[in-house]
Amino acid sequence: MSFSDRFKNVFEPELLEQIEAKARIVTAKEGDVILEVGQPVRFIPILNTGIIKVARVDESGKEILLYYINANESCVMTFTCCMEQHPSEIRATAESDVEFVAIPIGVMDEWMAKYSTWKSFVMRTIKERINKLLLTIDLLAFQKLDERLVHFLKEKSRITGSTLINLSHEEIAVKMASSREVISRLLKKLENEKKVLLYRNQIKILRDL
DNA sequence: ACATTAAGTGATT
DNA sequence: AATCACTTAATGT
Repeated sequence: MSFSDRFKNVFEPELLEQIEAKARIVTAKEGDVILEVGQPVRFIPILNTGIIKVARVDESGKEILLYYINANESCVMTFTCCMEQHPSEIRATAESDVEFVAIPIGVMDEWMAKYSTWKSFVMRTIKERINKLLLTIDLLAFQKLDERLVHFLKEKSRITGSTLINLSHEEIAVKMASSREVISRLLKKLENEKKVLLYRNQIKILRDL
C-alpha cells in the first residue's frame, strides 16, 4: 500500500502532493543507527514499514529506551529539534529493517501554517508520544527491575514475532542500563519459575511469562 | 587441546 | 541493585 493511500484520510490532497514532491524514501537495515546523539536533525521521518527504537544514551554508552516508532508514526523529537535547529538529544536505531519517508525540515514552518491537516498530525503525534513517554517514566520510576525485565522480554518477543530472543545477558544489561550479573540472576529466577529457558546467547520465552 | 567469551555465584558495599 | 573477583560452561580455531 502506497504512502498516499495510507494517508489519504490524514492529509489533504494538496499536502500529499507536496510530500510526494519534497520527500524521499529512505531505507535502513536492522541495527543501523538512523540518528545519533548530537547530530543535527535534517528530516522528519514518517515510517512506512519496520520499527525504530528511540533511546537516551549516557556517557558510558548505556541506553535507556524511550519508545518505539511503529509504522505510520513519526518522531516527536525531530519536531522539537528541527524547529530551532537543535542537535538530536536521542539516538534512533532501526530495530528491524525499516523504510520511511524523509521530509526535509525546511518545509515545516510553511506547512504548519498552510495545511491544517499537517498541524493536527504534528499535534497528535506530540500528544501520543508524551503519553507513551509518561508510561515509560512510570515503568522506570515505579517498577522493580525484575518487572522491567519481564516487560523487556515480552516487548522484544512481540517486535521480533518470536519467543526466541537472540541476546546475551550482557546485551540485555546494556539495553536496560543495568549490569550483567544482575540480569543473569533475574533470568535464573525466571528460569526456576519455569517462565523462560536459558541458553548461550538465547532465551526462550515460555507461555506463562 | 587451547583460547576466548558467556554465564553463574559469593562476598562486599 | 551494583561491583568485584572468581569459577564453570559453551563455543570457536
